Order: sequence, then C-alpha cells, then structure tokens
Amino acid sequence: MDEVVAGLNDAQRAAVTSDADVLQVLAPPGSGKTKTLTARVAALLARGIKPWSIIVCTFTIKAAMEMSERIEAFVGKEAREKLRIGTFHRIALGYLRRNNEKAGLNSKVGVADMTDSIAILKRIIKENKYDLDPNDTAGKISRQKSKGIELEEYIQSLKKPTEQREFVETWREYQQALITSNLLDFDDILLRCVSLLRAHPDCVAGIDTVLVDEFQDTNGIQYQLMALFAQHANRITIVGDPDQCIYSWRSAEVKNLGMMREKWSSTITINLEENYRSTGAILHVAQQLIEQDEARPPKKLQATHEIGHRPVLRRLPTARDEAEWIATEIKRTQALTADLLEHSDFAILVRSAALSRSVEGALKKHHIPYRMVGGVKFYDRFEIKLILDYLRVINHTSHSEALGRIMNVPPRRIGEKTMDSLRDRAQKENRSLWSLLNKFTIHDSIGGLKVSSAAQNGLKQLVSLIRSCQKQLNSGNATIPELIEFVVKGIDLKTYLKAKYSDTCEGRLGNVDELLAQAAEVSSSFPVAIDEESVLTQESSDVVESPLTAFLADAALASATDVRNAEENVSASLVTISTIHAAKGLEWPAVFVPACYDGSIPHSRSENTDEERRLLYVAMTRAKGLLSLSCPIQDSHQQQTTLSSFISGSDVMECFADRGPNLRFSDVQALSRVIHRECPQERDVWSSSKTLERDQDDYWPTDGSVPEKLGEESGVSSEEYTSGFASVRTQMNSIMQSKHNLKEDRALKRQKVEQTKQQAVSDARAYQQQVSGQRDLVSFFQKPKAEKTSIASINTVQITTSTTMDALQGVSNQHASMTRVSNPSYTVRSQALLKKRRAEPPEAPYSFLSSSPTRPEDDQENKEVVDNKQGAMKAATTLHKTSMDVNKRTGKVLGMRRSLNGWPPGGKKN
DNA sequence: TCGGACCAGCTTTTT
DNA sequence: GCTGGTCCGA
Repeated sequence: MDEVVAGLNDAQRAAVTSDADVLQVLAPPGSGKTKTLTARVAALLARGIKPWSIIVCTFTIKAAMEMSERIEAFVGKEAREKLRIGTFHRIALGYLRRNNEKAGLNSKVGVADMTDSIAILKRIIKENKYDLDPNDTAGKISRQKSKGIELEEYIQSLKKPTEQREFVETWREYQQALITSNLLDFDDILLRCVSLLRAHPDCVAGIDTVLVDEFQDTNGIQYQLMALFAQHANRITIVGDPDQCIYSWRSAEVKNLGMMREKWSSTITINLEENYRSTGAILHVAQQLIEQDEARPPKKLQATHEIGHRPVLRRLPTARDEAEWIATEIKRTQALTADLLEHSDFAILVRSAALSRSVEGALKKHHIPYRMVGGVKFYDRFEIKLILDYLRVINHTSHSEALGRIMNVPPRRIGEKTMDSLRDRAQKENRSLWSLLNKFTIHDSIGGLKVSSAAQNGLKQLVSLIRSCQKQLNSGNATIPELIEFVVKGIDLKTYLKAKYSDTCEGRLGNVDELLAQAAEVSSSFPVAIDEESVLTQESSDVVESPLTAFLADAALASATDVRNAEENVSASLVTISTIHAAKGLEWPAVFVPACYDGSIPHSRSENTDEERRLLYVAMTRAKGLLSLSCPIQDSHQQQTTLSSFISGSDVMECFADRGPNLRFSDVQALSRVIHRECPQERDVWSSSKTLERDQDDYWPTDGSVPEKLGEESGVSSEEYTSGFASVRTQMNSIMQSKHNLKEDRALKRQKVEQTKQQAVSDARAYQQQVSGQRDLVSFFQKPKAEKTSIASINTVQITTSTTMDALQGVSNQHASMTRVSNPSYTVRSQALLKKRRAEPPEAPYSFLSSSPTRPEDDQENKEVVDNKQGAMKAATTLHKTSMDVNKRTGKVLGMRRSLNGWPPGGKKN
C-alpha cells in the first residue's frame, strides 16, 4: 500500500485510500486524475478485492488503454488482465454477448457503426420519400436513446400520435432493419445492456466496485448502466471535472454528478486542487477564461510550477501565414532550446478537423514530421471498410447493408437499378438480400425479376466468392488474416486499388497490411478481461463467440486512431495535430491553438457557448510550458475574422504576449524545470540558435498586418523590397478582382437563365391553354429535375423547348411531338431536330441561351486569370528569393550584434 | 443501364 | 481535399 500512495499529495492520497463506498473525485486539469484513479484500483486490489469484480469504465479506447497500461505498472500483467477495463460500449457488449439468450440476442449479433446506421436511414428515407435528413435523424434517434428512451416510450410522450409521423416511422423501420441484419447500433448496445441487467441482476452479481473516468461526460443511459453495474455492492468511484465537460452534444449530462449525490446520500466528494502540469501563467489565463462562465461554481486551481512564460496570442494576416508561423515557431523553439523539445513535444489543437489542412501544408513544407489524430480514421478508410464489409457478409450473410456496399465493388456490372430491384424484391418477399442472390445463382430468373446477364454473372461471382470464403472459415483452419488475404485475392483488390487510386494506392495497400497485422493480434489484444472472468466466476460461458465476430465488433467500436500507428511512431518523433476533443486527457510541453476567431471557437454551429468555452479551456490546459493561440485576420475563405469573444475580453487579453517568447537561456532553464528534463548546455543553445534565419518572432508584425519592411541594414533597400511586394500585392488583388467578377458574372447569368426558364414555363402554360388536352408539356417543364439542372443542360432544355415550339407549330402531327416532349429523358434531342436546329438558329426570346455555357469571353477571362496568376507566382518567387536573401543578411547582422553584446558569454564557448 | 467525368458543397466534436 | 450528385456517352 505504501508503494501505491507514494508520491501522492494529501488530497490524492485521501481519494486513493478512502473507505467511502461512493466517492466523487473532482479533478481539474493536470491534477493527477488518471494517476489517482489507477492508484485507487491498485489500492482496492491490495485490499484483497478480486480483479474480476472491478469494472473500470472510460469513454475512449485510448483512455482505456492508457489506464490499462498504468494499472499494469502497479499490479502486473496478470491482475490487470482480469480487471474489466474498457469503454462503456465494450463492457456492455461483453455482458450482452455472454448472456445473449437472456438478452434475447443472436449469438452472432454484430455492431452497426455509424456508416451502417446512416446507410439504413438513407435507404428508408429515400424509399418512403420522407422529407428528413439522414444525419439529423440519426442524431435525433441517438439523443433519445441516450436518455434511455426507446421508440415506444417516445411515441407515448408525443402529444398527438400523428405528430412527427415520418420520424417515428423512420425510427421504427430503422430498428426493424437492424433486427433483420442482426445488428445493434452504438446506443442499442447500452440500452440492451440496461434492460438485461434490470431483468437479470445476477449477471453482475460478482461486481464489487465500479470506477468511472471522465464522469462529466456520461449521458443518461451510461449513468443508468453504471448504477446497474454496481447494483449489488453499491461501491462506485467516479473522477471528473465539470469544467471539462465537452460532450454535451453527445447528450452528456453534467447534472449526473448531482444525481449521483442524491441517489447515494453517503457520497463523499474530494477535490483535487493542485496542478502539476502547467506553468502558473498558463493556469492563470485558463482560469480567467473559465471564470467568464458566471453560472459555474468557483473552484480553486493551484499552480505548483513557477509562473513561466506569458502565453502568446498572435495575430497574422492569413490562415496560411498562421500555419507558416506555427511551423517557424516550432523550428525556432527547438533551435533556441537546443532540442530540449522534440517534435513529439508539440501539439497543434484545432476546433474542427478541417482546420488542420493549412497547418499540415506548412509542416510538410518545412519538413516537420507530424501525425493527425482524429482525421480520417483507420477504420474509415475506403479499402479497410471494404474488406471489413466482406468479412461482415462472410460472417453473417444477413448483414444486408454490408452486402449492398460490396455488391458492386469492385465493379461487377451491378448498377443502381439492379440493386434497387433486388432490395425491393427481398423486402417484398421478406427475406434477406443474400438469400435472394443465392436463389439467383440456381435459377436464372426469379418470378419476372429482370437482371441483365452481365449483372447476373457478377452476382454469381460474388456469391461463389463469399461461399468459398465461408467454407474456408468453417473448415476451421483459416485464421482471420488468412481469410482477409483470401478476400483480397478473390476480389483482386490490388488491381482495383491501382486503377481507382493510382496515386495513393501504395499507402492504401499499406493499410491493408496494417489490417492484416491487427487481425493477427486480435486474440492477444485488449481487453481480455471478459474471457478470463467468465471462467473464474463460472458465469454462463457456453457461448463460444467466433473470433471473427469478436474482431468485427472490435473494428466497429474502435474509432480511436489505430493503435499500431501510435506504436510505430514511438521511434519517429512527430508533431501532433489533433482536434481539441481528441486531445482531452493528454498533455504536451508546447501547444498551439490556431484559428481563435468567432465562428471557429465558439463554433458557428454550436448552440452552447459555455461548452465552447470549456473546449478552449481544455485546449489551453493541455500545455505544460508554452501556449500559443493565434488568429488570422483573414480565414481560409478570405473572410475577415473577429477575434474569439472568449479571449477579446480585457481580463483574458492582458494575460497574453503578442509575439512568441524570446527564449533566453534563463527561459530555457525554466522550461526544462516545468517539463522535468535536464537543461541543455548554454553553448549548445548558442550553436543551435545559429542555424536560424531569425531568432525572434519578428517576421510578422504583431498587429496582423502583412510584413512589409525587412531589415534595412541589409543590402536590399526597403523601397526595392516594398515596391516588389506592392507589385505582387497589386497583381494578387487584380487576380482576386477578376475571380470575383467572374463569379458575379456567372451568378448574373444564372439569374437570367432562371428568369427565362420561368418565362418559358409561363409561355408553355399559355400554350397549353391553346392546345387543350396536352397536359404533358407543363408537367415536363415543372419537373424538379429540370429545375435543378446546370446551366449547360438548361440550355439544352431551352433549345429543345423552342425547337419543340417551332415543331409544334409547324408540324401537323402534334401528338407525336408532344409524346416526345413529355419524355423526361430529353429524347427530344433527336438527331433530326438537332440538325434542324443547327441549320436554323432559334429565334428570340430564347436565342441568347443557345450560346455556349463557356463563352469565349469566359475563356479569355480564364486565360487572363491564369496568366496573371503565373505572373504573380513568378514575382512572388523572386520576392521570396529576395526576402530569403534579406533574411540571411539580416540574420548575419543580428548574429554580429549578438556577439557584440557579449552573448554568448565568453569562456563558455569552447 | 452502367460507368466515367465533372461539379458542388461541405466540414463540430465521438462510441 | 473528399464525397455525393448529376450528366452524358456507350
């Protein structure tokens, strides 16, 4: 026990050793939250509580793994493996699997990831022609489920049963589709588990203690689940911080903290107050920020480190400059600290993943290695999803969504039409898509269902491939990696990827190898707790879950960036680019938060300003020693920005410096103390600083204007420089202007077209009154498709219109013409008519429309734009060269000045 | 009816 | 910069 509490402060120690049954530990950023929780687990074990009777719930897989590792360091691998550590979803799924009969589930039940859910909803909405957005609907369903509300209950809560008919129907069909495909969506995992544990409390009879990390992020259903896990012994420890609640959009309920205290009145609360992570200056600004929220109860946060550097708030002209600045600051910081900081010590935290692009560009340009966390996830990559879908079908052919996705990938000449008719038929006959396909391979046609012979061949190929895979699997001598390889060969993935992604195919094939490696690891990977425990506690363990089912469930739940990459990157030190959300719980010596403007943070789509503020708070408190916020004057869409309202207030504003720190040697020493590393030698700092072009953050003016003056001491006169710059600016401006004009012009044209179209419709209507009984003409013009067509096709339609008008007037066989006009696929564009059209140009009022959509003027303009751009590029290159030259010379001058000032101190330099 | 070419719009955060 | 939708030729 002594060893467990060694190195803990009083509050932490109290939390770790507390005898309280129900314990809330409120832990602000950097207060050793994870450390306390892991130590408490170790203390419980030391008290003789059996590892398999402890549940530790986290929110992310990453957090679960980190926790797992840390606990292992305390209690050893054996005990750790018996603990039940994992995300809520994974633990819940484990219970469902082991008690599948009690839960009324098929033993092979799979997990529907978000792609599946959205795909199902899309299909339902399309089929029924509902006026719903699939994404919104998914969110709405999920939000209800997160509160523990299922469909029937929701219907009852409606005032009128007819209310929201489309939504309710969609939900109903969605649930039905999940059942047909034998799937649970993310929320269902939790819901089903709640009902299981309610009906069969004995499933968790062996559980002694439940610990929950990041409790402020639990939603209603997770809270219920926690209570149910602990229903026998009622021993619960939670750790959390209301200030870091950033998941209320996922229905996280901060009020769960209060509810917990109400439900278990003996709840003891312990506040951790000392911060071991960040410098005083960083904490101060973070505190100023979070205190803007007046509804928040005041809370102490005590710095243990020295005051340190003032955080930076940097203004820059554009998003590009901002990215460039970050890259140069990273380089400058590294050089001025003589590599005290590695690349992996820097993080760039963005509000939304899309913002990373400009930063990535700049880092690439400066050859700074980086990794993006939370970008395109491994399991979201096309080739991985494809293989997984094949595996899903092989494992369980009723997975119709997956089957639908792989049916024509790689192309088997099975198009949308064929697929729709197959789905339709399957639904009518109330059978799975697969069984229908199966039938197709035996009989060449089924009851009047038409499928082209090419498509039929394709179907046969697919079915036989899946069948032979299943044979492999069932024979029992194929491992998952072997199965994957079999699939890859069977669909000739290599050739397909090469054809489809000629440029990125290498990397994609690499991803496939990656998947193979992960599949090989599946049995040994975390968490193994579930199997161990079922043996030890003699819970019903007669269900032997196939490794493939387990692998697929893992893949669906594993949204975290892939584990292996993280491992590989240990050797290569990489700068981290991450969303703020994904950065929660982590820390870095130096943190950059770009794009601090209104619309980004707080995000324009966000409805909860306080949560956005907490988000910025989380971002700031990731930093140990150096924190830099930045804000471009112009965002990436050339729009003016307003500095984030969170930091423009004077209380916060005055905490910031307006440019990067000077990083004198004393600063380096201070930094090394904060991050607990040995300080580099002064002479090393000096020599590494010489590699820099400039050793201060003084290239960009602090007011965010464009740098115009460079060192006048250098050979380049400032006029020369300024005029060069001005000319580039002028040219750039003229490019922007012409681009703008072009845009406006196009908009104008579109408007004209629109007007004429309406004119045409009303003309047609008038005409219709003349030609009684020819209703088709008007309905043709009113086709929504026609309304949506681009300029080009509108032109065609219009030409056709006037042509038809002509034809109608001239040709006696009116009926024939009308029939053609009424055909929505524009077959009126028959050769004969077009020829006639060419021979006799149409009359006004439609004549101007017949001009080509890319007018010669446009071409001319485009060319000018291109020419201008090239000219500007050239100028810019020259300019850049000049500025580099200036920089070099300035650098020299600065270097000289520095040595004149006696720095580095004599004697220390070799 | 299918597949390739092109264009538009989008982009909050995650299990 | 990627996806989804639309158009058009075969």
